[in-house]
Amino acid sequence: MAGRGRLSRDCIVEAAMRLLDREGEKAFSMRKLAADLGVDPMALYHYHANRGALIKDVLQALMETYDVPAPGPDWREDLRKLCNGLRLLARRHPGAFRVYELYEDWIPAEHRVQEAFHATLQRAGFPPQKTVRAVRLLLTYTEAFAVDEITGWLEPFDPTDREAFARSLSDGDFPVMKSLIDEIGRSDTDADFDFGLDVILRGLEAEIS
Amino acid sequence: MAGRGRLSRDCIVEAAMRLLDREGEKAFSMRKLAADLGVDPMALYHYHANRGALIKDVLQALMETYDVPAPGPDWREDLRKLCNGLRLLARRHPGAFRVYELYEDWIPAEHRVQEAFHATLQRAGFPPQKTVRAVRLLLTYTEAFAVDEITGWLEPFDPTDREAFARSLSDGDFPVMKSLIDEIGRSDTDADFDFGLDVILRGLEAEIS
DNA sequence: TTGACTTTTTCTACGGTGTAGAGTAAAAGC
DNA sequence: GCTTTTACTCTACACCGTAGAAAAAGTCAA
Repeated sequence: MAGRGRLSRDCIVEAAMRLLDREGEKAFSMRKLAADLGVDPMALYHYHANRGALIKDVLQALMETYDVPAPGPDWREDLRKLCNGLRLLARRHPGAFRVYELYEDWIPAEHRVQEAFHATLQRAGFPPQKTVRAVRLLLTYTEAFAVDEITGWLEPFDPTDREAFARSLSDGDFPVMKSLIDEIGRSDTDADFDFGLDVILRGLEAEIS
Repeated sequence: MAGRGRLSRDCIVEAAMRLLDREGEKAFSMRKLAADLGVDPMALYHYHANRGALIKDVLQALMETYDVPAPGPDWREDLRKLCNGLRLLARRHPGAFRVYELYEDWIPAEHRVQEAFHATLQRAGFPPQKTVRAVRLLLTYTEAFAVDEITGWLEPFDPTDREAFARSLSDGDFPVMKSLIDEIGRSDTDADFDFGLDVILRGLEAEIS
């Protein structure tokens, strides 16, 4: 466990992903990662120039685990698979996925995902501009939904939450939400996501028919 | 400029919002805020228990500046106004809006916005569950799009970016994106947003017809 | 005016962060 | 063996949020 040669780019990246997923992005730090690896913090800097470079490698590794589904006969079904693949990724690596969403630069491996989206829409017969716009729409929705999911935003209310929410509604004048409170508190994330995706797909169909 | 009584909850919140918008969330700190106000960092803690409480007040102030548009005869038009109001908010306070998106708790003032969305859909004739789901869809899309907008993700490529992007596409095998590169680089955020919103609205119409 | 009390602001200090730069130990090359 | 390169550690710095004590400034009663 001690001495030379126990570190490597890969094992650091893997440990970082685990730490990120286990404790969340806010709790991640170079020092904790080093502690997990039983190593001095500065040892990490032999493999990555700085925290940002390490994070980038983690995100690259994350996106490489996305496996692009094979295209089928129905482009709508293809898109559903592509989108749900992203949600799956988010659930498997919630910490890393959140960081991915905050990251303000290209991750090379994400091109794979985007290529699949663009190709699917192109095959479906969308013209160039609509292809690009539809991809943006689908990715925006799917990724934002996935973040809400892993953040716990979409968890059903437990009784305590429900009461707190009801109280905060009572402070103002929100009759509609008040009447919908049970519906707002309930939540079936798969069905909720599918609702939104179906709406979008139905709307998209009209663009090429 | 010195002495007692120069601070107040409001002036701290305003200064915090300015600092956030000017320098971005990453550069925000209690110490910089105190420096802006010409005051010892700890003075701020007389008005807010901690950084989190201050941020919450900033977000509350932010959401209070959203003015709910009056409902008109067409629910689709109402929704367009509601959504574009959020984009406007984001552009006016990019720093604060980003923090709002990251914030993992209810901001009382955001109920106002959500009430308006729910009410509009209810008026349009959506049943309870579809109302709630449609609101989630619209807010998810709009807020995520707004974040992309203020983050600069949607900026058109300048020549340097374009070349870097083209090069990163060449490293892998992305024929479709390569053929769409100009379309991807171009960007008219208003039109892009409207495309997505129209798709969603068209899809939603089918839910009540 | 003085003394007591309250409110507001400051000072000092602690444990956390990322990381620069020098130092050390182990492996590799000859 | 010795030298050079590589892998890792140590120390230190500037920044962060903030606890707790001190100090200053304002208020009010006597």
